[in-house]
Amino acid sequence: MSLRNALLAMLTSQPMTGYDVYKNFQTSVGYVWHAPDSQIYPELRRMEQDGLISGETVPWGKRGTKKRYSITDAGVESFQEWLNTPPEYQRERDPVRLRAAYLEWAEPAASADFFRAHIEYHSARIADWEEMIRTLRDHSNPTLARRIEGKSDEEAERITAYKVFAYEGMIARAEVEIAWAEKGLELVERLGGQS
Amino acid sequence: MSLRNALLAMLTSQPMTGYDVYKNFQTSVGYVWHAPDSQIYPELRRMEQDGLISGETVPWGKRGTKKRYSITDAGVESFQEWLNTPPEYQRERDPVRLRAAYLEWAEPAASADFFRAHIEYHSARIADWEEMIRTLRDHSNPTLARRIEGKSDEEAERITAYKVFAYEGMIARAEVEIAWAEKGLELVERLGGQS
DNA sequence: AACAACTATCTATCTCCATAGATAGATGGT
DNA sequence: ACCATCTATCTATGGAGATAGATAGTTGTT
Repeated sequence: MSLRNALLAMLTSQPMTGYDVYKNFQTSVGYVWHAPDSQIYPELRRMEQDGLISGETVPWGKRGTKKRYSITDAGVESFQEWLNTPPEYQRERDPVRLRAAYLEWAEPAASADFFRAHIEYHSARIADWEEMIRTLRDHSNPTLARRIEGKSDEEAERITAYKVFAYEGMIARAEVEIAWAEKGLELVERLGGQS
Repeated sequence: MSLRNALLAMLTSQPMTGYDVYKNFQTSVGYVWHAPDSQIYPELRRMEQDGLISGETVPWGKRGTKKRYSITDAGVESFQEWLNTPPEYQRERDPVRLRAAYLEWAEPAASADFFRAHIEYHSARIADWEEMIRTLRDHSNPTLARRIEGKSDEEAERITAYKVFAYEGMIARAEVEIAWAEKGLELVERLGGQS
């Protein structure tokens, strides 16, 4: 059900077409939640049927059309209900830790590559999120700009703060992953792999 | 494909029935990788068909039987190949961060509950993993005991070290989650929710 | 006028996983 | 002898997501 709420979250800032949403999921919001277009379009249709959003067909160029969705009151209510409901946690399922637990079966060189890839991946994510935080802080982020338009400074600050805080959480976790992987590199060097 | 490799990992310690695996997934290994029995039994059958494991029917009580699977050479090879292959990362999809980013829409009390639940959840996991590390370190963990049986002290130490290291990684990440949620509680107190 | 690149949307297939529920024998205690 | 509980395995359904590919109109560039 998170996809549905991610879509509602986006539509609280402004009406959007499925394509707009798809683009946002590839960039900005995609750094927290990703979805392919083949999941987005059908879900938007279902949400319209459920009355959470309403779509209007608007012209695009000469012959083309596109469908723009706006969140309804029922949609806002549903979104808030989700936010006010305690979260459910999935069982643990961590492929990286699973591998790490059995590195005595791996080749030391491959193990080292594995940890280096881990560091690289998370470093790249940190760079993405830091850039995101920068555009939130200076309000150059277009989605945020539309969201805080007409709001008081105090309210704008609050809206921004929660988003920055979410990304800071992602960064903090990624930093721990990097530190762990660096310890992993030392461990591999000390212990080696199969013997 | 991680389920398959989690099963292979378990079977490198000793032959097991589907039920044995299921039980382990609920406790020890389940703290890193979880799977329900309805996923385990069919997967074991498929793995047998693929020649990664071989099953033999053994008696159980007077009339009952059970099927015990042993990993084959092909299975070990496949498992090692997985370990030696660079990991693939899923796109980010973090329901907790998604919610956090939009807490300006939530009620402050619900937001605080949300962060407290987050802290509680991860504290419980840390307790599980610390207990796990304890049983690994003192070799009272039965699966580990069977795994290092007959191995040299040096090799036993290496096998243990990787497992401890994996759980330490889980703990480190959970600790960051808790620290983040505590910052979240402060933020909610300072900023509040909907206005 | 041709063509690449982008906007906009849709369908199909497949794997993974969650959830629920069914069956049947075994074991241990009252 | 009865009953609860555990061991052992299986099937069915449905949602979520990955991947691939199809269609069609638009815009900008040689």
